[in-house]
Amino acid sequence: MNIFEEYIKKITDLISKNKQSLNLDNLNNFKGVVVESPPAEFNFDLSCNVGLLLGKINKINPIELSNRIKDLIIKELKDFEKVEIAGPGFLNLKLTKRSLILNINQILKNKESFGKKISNNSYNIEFVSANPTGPMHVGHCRGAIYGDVLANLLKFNGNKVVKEYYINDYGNQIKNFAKSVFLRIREIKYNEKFIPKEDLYPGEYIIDIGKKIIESNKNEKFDSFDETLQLLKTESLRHSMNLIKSDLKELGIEHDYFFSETDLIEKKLVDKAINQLKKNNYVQEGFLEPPKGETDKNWKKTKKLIFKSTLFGDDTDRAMKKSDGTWTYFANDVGYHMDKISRNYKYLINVLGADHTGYTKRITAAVNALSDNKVKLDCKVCQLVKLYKNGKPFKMSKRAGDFISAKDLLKEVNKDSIRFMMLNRSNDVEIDFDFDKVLEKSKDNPVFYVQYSFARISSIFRTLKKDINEKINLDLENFFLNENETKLLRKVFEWPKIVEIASNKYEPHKIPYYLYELATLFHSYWSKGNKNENFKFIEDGKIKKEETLAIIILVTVVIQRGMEILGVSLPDRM
RNA sequence: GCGCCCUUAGCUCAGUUGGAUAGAGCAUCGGUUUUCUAAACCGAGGGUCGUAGGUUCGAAUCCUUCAGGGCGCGCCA
Repeated sequence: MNIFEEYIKKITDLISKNKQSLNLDNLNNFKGVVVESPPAEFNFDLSCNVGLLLGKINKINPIELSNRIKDLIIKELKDFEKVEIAGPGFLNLKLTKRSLILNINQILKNKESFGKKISNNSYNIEFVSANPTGPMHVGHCRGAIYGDVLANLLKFNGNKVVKEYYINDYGNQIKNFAKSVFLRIREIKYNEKFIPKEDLYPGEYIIDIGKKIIESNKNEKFDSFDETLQLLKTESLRHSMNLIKSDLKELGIEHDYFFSETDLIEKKLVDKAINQLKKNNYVQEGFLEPPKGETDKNWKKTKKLIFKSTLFGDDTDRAMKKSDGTWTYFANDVGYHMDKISRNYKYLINVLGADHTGYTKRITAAVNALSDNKVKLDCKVCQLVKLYKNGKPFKMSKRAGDFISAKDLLKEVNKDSIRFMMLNRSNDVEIDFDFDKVLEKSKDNPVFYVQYSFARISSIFRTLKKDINEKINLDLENFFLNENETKLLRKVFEWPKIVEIASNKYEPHKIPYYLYELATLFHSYWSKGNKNENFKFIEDGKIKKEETLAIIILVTVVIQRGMEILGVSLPDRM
């Protein structure tokens, strides 16, 4: 149920039927024609640009054409009590009481599904995929929450969504991780001091992991690193994945599927993918140009196995095998994406951190090559979370072990505020995350503002001893909305469109912005009652007019749906 | 050198996929509470939408130039 779509259809159908009398040769399938909310100062419910667009392609003065359409609408459609031309040729439309009531009742009848745009596709969203060498830090939270809310949004619209996590449990970094744990174990057991070195992980959590491994392997002496490597790897991985999963859980996030890189190698999925690419000669022996960044004196031009990703829009071809014969990280990822493709998703989404920007083209190229351009992969890059502490920028680095973990953050700030804050910005821009400010539990936090509007509404229901499912009977004769109620209703009408755009463009940040605006309108209405008794909703324990209750219920419906999507709670008292 | 992202009010950012007089929050200044919850509301000031061109009825939005900031540019992961 989307009021804008409803009236686009009515208006364009009408124009199609009267194409000749309107003197229109070309309707161009009404491309670009929209119905939307006009700016508030015009005081209309809807506005339509059809006259502007059709005037242009039919060489008719847009105002003249709009006037003809206006006459037609007045004559044929009974939905509007007022139609006007404004500005360069917009049609502004005001709904009759009857249409307003119809639309309100429509939403009240379908509270749970209001705003859904059913699309029934299958999506795979890969997000977080933090290296399993330690707990999550603040920077990971952003992509985690973005991915989770995007999944909620797509599910809300009826799509099947799998939330996936790729565990990079293969390769050198895991070996270094295991080595760090080994050295910490030696430190604990034999008092050999741990000396931080470049490739080692210095973080304190390594000690905890070491202790746990000692505990569960009492007979092991840990004399030789090589001999205990396998044990250390699996145990350390298990512990650090548990750390990550518990962090995610505290943020309200649960993945559906964990995919292990080691599994990938063992099941030879990479070979399979590469062989398929070889069939089309997308993968061949060849030479690469020297890297363009800092000049590397050790670089030599050698023959190697390369993927011709430039055929699919990448900037340069990519190596698939290292000189020791093992696959590159990228080759593994190609294998992984082959597996995703074989699981029959229509859309793949990878949520990445800003430091992986340069990676998006090659993996998108690989998916196109593997699926013959049938599967669409979108890489969404979340820009940096810039951390400030004591006014100074805080550099986050796992290697340095000097990072603020998600757990540290969660200790101080509740998950609702973190989720709302991380989403209250487009993923394309950096977030300044002032740690001290967040610790202050600042009143300025927009999440409180939205929650508070709901708490106020809840208090109305309490006073009235009613709830959101109260049966509403709107009487056509006496139907009247005051200015505030009209504004709120028009805002409510926009909700389906916000959901649609947010999910089509993968821009969940539109939801918190919208909810904030809706809350503003409600707070404004509420406060009028403080100045003027006439604007109070309730008199002698009863609602003054049924319309007010209807509007309040609509606002509640939207706030609830919105906060469900965001994964933020809605206390009914604050 | 190349790629991606950003540049809008003093600060932090929105801007409905080309529309109407460019909007919020914070900060500043001034007001509102015998209350259905003041964690709120109302008002004021504040703009050459980085620059220079182009596309058209119409540009913050699309194309090109240049400038500034961020991230990245391996047989690492």
